[in-house]
Amino acid sequence: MANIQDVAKQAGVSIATVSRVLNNTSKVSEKTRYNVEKAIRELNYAPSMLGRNLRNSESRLLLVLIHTFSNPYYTEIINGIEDYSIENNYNILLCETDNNQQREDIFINMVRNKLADGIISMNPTVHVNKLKELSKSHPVVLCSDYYEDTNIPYIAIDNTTAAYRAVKYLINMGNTKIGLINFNEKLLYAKQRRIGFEKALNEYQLPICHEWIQHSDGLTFQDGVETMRRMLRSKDRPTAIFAISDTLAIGAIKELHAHGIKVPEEMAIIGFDNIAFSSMTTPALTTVSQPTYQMGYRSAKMVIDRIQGASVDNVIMDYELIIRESTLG
Amino acid sequence: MANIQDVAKQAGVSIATVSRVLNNTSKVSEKTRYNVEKAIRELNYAPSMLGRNLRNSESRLLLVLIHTFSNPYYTEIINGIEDYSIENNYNILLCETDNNQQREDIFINMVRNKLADGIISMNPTVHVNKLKELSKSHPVVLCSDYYEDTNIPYIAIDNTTAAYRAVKYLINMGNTKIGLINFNEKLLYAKQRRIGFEKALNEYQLPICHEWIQHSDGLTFQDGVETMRRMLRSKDRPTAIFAISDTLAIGAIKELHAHGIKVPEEMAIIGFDNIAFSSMTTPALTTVSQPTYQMGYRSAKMVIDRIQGASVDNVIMDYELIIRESTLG
DNA sequence: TTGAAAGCGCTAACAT
DNA sequence: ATGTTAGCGCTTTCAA
Repeated sequence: MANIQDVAKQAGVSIATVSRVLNNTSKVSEKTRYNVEKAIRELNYAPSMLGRNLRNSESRLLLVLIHTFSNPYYTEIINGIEDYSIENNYNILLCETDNNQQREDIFINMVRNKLADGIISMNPTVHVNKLKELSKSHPVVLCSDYYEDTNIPYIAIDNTTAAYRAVKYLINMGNTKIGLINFNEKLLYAKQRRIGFEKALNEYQLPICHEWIQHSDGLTFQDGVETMRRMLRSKDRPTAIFAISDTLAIGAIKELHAHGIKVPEEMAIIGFDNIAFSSMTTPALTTVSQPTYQMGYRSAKMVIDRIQGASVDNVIMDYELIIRESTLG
Repeated sequence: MANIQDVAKQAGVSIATVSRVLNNTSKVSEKTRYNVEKAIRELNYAPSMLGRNLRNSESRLLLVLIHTFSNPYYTEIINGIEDYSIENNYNILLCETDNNQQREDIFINMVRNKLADGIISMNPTVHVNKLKELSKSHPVVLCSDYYEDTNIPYIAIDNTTAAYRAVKYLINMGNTKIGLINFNEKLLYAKQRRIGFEKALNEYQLPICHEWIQHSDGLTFQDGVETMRRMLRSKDRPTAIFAISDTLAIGAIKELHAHGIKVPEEMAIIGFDNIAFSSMTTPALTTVSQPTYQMGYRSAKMVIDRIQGASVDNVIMDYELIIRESTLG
């Protein structure tokens, strides 16, 4: 592959001049420019980003940490991140950590190694201390899940209130026996949504039955199936369920169908996230929609701002309750 | 951020020695190694990949071209690519092209620019000539969709036979009026699956009714809904449908439900891809499963082999018919 | 076992 | 308007 030297020689100019026409950085005569461009074409030359980035000490690469691609919740966030990044001449490196500490370390080190300029983490299980440490010297932003008591900037919704509203809606629909399908509360959003759930029940002086609060081991459809299976073991059965994520809610509906239990007639279900599938289930799923694309877009803006030395503030976004068939009993 | 010079100075050695302990590349005395490692720790040093890569003229980055993250078909392929890559010390850059030629160009140029060492393309709409051109000088591999008459190595399944088998299964279940939900045939796999479909019908001397062959504009759930809506306009209705992808099949089922048409009793449906969601629908979807993880894993092996100068052969993988409820009428 | 020095491909300050 | 040159951070000969 030709390099800048080859082009310079072929065009009969210095490498500085080639660099100038490449970057349009100062005046070059029409004739010289023409010659250089001709040489570039003839040699099929493309400038090495490695050389350029080393010289400029930037990589224009953003790391996006994510637990797994399999969760469709992330799809639109990533689209948002990608759009803002491309608009600003950055590329993104999607890093799936699989909850694997070693992988997390690799990716975190890529920033220290100058292979990436900043990190957007959507990976709640990441080793928090390492990220906090990194954040002191490098741009880091948290998207959609965050940690309390760190100084890492984040963008998220008010999970507590969103859950509170969702459950309140179930109550207003006439439900008094309401269950919760939750996930591990080491995730802040899980904890917050549980608090919102309890707040609504307390406000209406409804009982919080422990058999109706089930914790899932994961966030796949199958986890939803299994969690609902456990829930159905209790003698008495709730008439409505708030599931902390759409994938769990959809799995839960599948299991209810398997038991011949009608949704929403016998049990109403509300999910969280408004993933693409959620409108395709039968019945279509009522859910809480987060502005995922915007969250991605703005989180990309946040890291890039930080890369460029600006300071950024935390952002709380709005959410929306999307009412579909699964609660219209 | 400290660099190799700082470490050398702090440890009282030359930068060459620091590089040696970093890469374990030749003998270093116990004492020197200790001093260097101490300095590294004290300075919180991490080697710059930019410098290293420039020097080694490699980036250890793989580009994965994909039309959109939104299609869950890709999830497991990406997991496979990622696993093999990480095992072999490569990272992957997921590039969403959105059918945007400009974006495709950017990504293709990244390889020419030495920012990436190779490309795995799963993006059927990519500008074929550019990719073919690139493939002459750089490692490129096609995964799951490919082009005829190019010399770019690929890994895929035998789409024609897979479709043939799927439709034959519908026939054996007693269906004689079979429809097709297809996608744009500029995609080779769409064409191949249509050919397989026709082959089965011809073999059993069943009619190919043009009103029962509908082409979708896209591959989202909503596209499936709309395509089925069009299909239902015909006076006579097929008793079974072969849909070229699960997302389309699932959208189609949704539309059938909306019309009160029972699946599979009144219409059987078979999809293609076995995406995670396909077992969660009601009824669960019968589909053709591709070994997506393996396809990803092996395509990563193929590019990396090419990067290392080996020549690689095309690979045809096996598929499997997964029978679920949507055809058990 | 270690160090000096060249060079990977590029940009930018300085000189002309 | 163009050329010369230093240097980004690293690896790897070659010498000692």
